[in-house]
Amino acid sequence: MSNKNVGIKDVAFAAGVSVTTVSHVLNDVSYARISPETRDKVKSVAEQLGYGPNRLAQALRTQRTGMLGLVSEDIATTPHAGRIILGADEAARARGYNLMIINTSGNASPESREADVEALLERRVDGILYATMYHRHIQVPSNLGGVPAVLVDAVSTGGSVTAVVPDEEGGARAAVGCLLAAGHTRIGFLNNTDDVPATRDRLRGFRATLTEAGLDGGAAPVESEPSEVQGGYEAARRILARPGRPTGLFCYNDRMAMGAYRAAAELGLSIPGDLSVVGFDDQELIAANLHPGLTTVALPHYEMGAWATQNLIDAIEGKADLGLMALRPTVLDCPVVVRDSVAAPPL
Amino acid sequence: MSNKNVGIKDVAFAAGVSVTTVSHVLNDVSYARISPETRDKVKSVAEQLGYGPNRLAQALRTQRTGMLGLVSEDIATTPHAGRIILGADEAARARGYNLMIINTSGNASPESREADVEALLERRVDGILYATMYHRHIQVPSNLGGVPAVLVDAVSTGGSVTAVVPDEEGGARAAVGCLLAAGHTRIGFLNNTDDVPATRDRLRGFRATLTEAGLDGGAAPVESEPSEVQGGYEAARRILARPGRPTGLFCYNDRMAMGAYRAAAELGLSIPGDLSVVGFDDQELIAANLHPGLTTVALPHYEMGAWATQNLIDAIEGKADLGLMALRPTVLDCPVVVRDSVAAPPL
DNA sequence: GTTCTTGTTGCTCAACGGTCTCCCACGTCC
DNA sequence: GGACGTGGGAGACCGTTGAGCAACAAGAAC
Repeated sequence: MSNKNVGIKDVAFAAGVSVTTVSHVLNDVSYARISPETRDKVKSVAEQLGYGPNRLAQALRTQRTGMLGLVSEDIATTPHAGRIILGADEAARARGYNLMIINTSGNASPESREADVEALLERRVDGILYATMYHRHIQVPSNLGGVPAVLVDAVSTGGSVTAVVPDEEGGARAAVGCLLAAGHTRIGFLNNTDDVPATRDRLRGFRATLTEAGLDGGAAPVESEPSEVQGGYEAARRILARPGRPTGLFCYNDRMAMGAYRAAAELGLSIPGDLSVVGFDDQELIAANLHPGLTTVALPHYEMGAWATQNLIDAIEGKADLGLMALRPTVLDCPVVVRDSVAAPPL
Repeated sequence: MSNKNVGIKDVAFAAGVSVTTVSHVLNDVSYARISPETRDKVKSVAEQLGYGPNRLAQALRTQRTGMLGLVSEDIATTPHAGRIILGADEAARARGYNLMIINTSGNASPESREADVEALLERRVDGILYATMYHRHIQVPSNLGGVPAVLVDAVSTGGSVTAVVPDEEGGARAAVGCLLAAGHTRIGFLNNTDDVPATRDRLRGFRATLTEAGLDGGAAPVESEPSEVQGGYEAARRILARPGRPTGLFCYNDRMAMGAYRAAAELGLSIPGDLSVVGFDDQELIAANLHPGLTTVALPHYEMGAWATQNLIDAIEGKADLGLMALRPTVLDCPVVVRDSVAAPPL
């Protein structure tokens, strides 16, 4: 079935030709002039010997490994990393590349991060994907400069590395738009307390969308808590206790929305009858399994992984210029995933 | 900071010695007799040139890549794959190896699976980890035989490949034991309908533990549904409607437990006051975020990944014999993770 | 004093398994 | 009988490793 220890010279010997010829035939070298008979002979012999090229040797000679390094943070703690990996893997395979993955911790030291990149460099990967587990600004390892590189879900503080991030503000706009379209006018936002791009951008999108709809975005109720279930619960309790209680809630993420569900249940508010809720992140385990299903905004992790990989490969193959792209991070859409948590406001 | 294109011969030239000497010094070759001065010279030159070995060339020469292939199913759909990857990555790095990851679909064709393994083989990985996304019996790709291999969360139908799987029955015993210890005597099981090892083994553990506790395990109530939230809900509705309603529920997984929570809420049963619930899988997103927190049984994905990797490396390095280990799959513990969903039964 | 040993220290050279740039041999055609 | 077309081979090279050898100095034997 497979290679093993048969090399190109075994094929050459068995076919009665030189290794050069075998190489030319198997690689379809354009300038090689070889008779059809010889070609067939070589191919069939290679096939039946189960010859498979030794990519190491190829790489050594051609200075191309066909491998992409992916350093990802906290692979196991969120499903996000998995989606990035999947997007990257599929895009890579489609173009004949493979992925070498290295896991790093969100709070790893700069030295350890450099060591991670170094390991990839020693293996002579053709390019590096550097992914964080949530959208943020990072200081890239200094040795990342050696090969083409793309940041996924992160932007470099120096701004000198090509990056792809989600359109946080656009996602927030879509979420609020969803509530607006259902007829809500009293809309609140359960925000995160961390000072990260998502916090700021989603808030901006929230207010702007309301304002553009003729409401007073600046005065719209916002409650902030740590972005976990408990925080969502507490923020929801507070926001729902306000006079002129909101009928629609936009939540920073699905976990906070989960907390809001509980708060609503405790207050005897039914979703979506009395209260409409929109989340963010589309963590399937939560969003799809809550009752009713949570309408939320999806983060394009798969797409970011794929986009980064495609452009990285383009750069490697000289079809694109990462330097140019590094000027502005590329922003990818956050589409709304409609489930059952939004309805018209109560009369 | 780093290598790039500086090779061993650049170091040799700069240090005024031969490449052999550099190689010997840098690899601490035991039988090489080289003066301390020369050693220092070489090391410092290498350091300041930012020399890093070319692992490709090393691998070509030594026939050892220091890379492990990991083919995993559906990386993005469950967090499980992430934990396996993490366990494998950490174990691999601890021993100087790196991981090449290939994603495959749970329902990929045998040909495509062989192609995945083939890709790994072409890159001359030293060994292969083959992981599935849930415990099951599989037909391993026929070309897997070429290198040392270990199955993770799966056993080969032929039984000829070393494998590591969770102790399903033990986990079920622990879960039921937990309920028993809290004083429950009327305990029900919400089982899965799929015919997989987990379904059978957990049921066996459930009944056996009850019987051993002096209860009638054979007659204990069991309701089966697809292992999703909705299935859990329905099975719970049925089991809670039975005469002599159970006060403790063991659920096939956390998703079904989530459904049970809803059923309980609808019936006005409070958890854990009126009903105690134990899940399985420890999907943090669910288990930790449900209210009250779900006591559940953890699947040792991280541990399986690490175990598989350590033993694979041992085999590669000749310190272990996979053939021997293949006789019986290794079974790893499923520990109970205690949260707040179990209490004494109502009076 | 010359030739042997014996130790030191480091170098030479052939792999590893490919790719790729010349180069060659042999027709054939005017 | 030179130019050209056709089919294919030789051999250097990619960056390392490792077995074996070479060079040299110091002490021993004659």
